[in-house]
Amino acid sequence: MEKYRDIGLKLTPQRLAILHYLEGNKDHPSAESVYRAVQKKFPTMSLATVYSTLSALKEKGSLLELTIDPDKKRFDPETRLHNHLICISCRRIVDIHGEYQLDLPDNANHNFAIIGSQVEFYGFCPDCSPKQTTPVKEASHVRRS
Amino acid sequence: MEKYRDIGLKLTPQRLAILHYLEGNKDHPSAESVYRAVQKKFPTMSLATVYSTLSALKEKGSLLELTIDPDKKRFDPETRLHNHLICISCRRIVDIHGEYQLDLPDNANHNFAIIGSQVEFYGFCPDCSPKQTTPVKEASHVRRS
DNA sequence: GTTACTGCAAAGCTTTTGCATCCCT
DNA sequence: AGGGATGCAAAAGCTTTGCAGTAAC
Repeated sequence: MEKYRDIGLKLTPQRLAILHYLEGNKDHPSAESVYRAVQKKFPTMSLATVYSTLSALKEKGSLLELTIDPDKKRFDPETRLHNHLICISCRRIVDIHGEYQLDLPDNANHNFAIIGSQVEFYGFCPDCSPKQTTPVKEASHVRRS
Repeated sequence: MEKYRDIGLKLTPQRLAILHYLEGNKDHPSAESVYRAVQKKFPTMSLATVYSTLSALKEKGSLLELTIDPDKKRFDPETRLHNHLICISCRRIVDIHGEYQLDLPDNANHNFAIIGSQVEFYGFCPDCSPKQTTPVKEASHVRRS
């Protein structure tokens, strides 16, 4: 937890609890999820404190804010560039660590200064058996359970 | 507008106004944007009607709900699979129509039944001169304005 | 004539803000 | 000590819902 002091954050017990919960967390939790988890060990914890801490961490570059869930923000302690696999039924989000070297053709960059890219794969997770929403071509071989 | 009757929606004047605004629209408008635009021609229009119409169109598969903007939902009348270029300063969203055939290694699909993928490119649009937030390597040659 | 849509208001969520108190450094 | 963090409550967006009146089919 040294590194958090180094980036200029006061290490309060509340923050340590949040940091501990986030450490290595692969659930891409929402603010509410962080709150519920941390509150168990720390009953006086306030939701506003969670938001303020998440915001501070984001500001310092130690946390990623994901815009993957239409209903709320999700957070990811893994700040290295990576991609996601999203269950369109239960909204489970899984990290994908394969790198995709995607280049935008020069004539398609619309004069943007491009900084990075992110890939989102959509599908049904093993717990959400594929309901035939849209006829899926080419995906049947991946189908499972 | 025939196709909308065909999918089982009543064609009210309000809906026609919304459909007309969305037709070919490349702005990826929010519900509020649709409301403001349509209200000009249709002062009695209610925001709830906009939400309900957008929701109905989404339901019918004639509209995509984008989860690209952290603050609100954006909508896209282009329902064919495509990718986006996003300005991290002004949140402008531009369509990218190049196809990327992205395959997830079999050992990385986490037993998901994958339906599709979407790529998001991030950067600064021409109107938002790159402010040095993060040192950007390799992007300077694209820089402009 | 039915059924579904509209518009208004109210409510529901997520997220932000103000402010007095507290506590890390 | 001082400045930032906490916690509570209130407020601010965005979105949904309930319902009476109305219009499309």
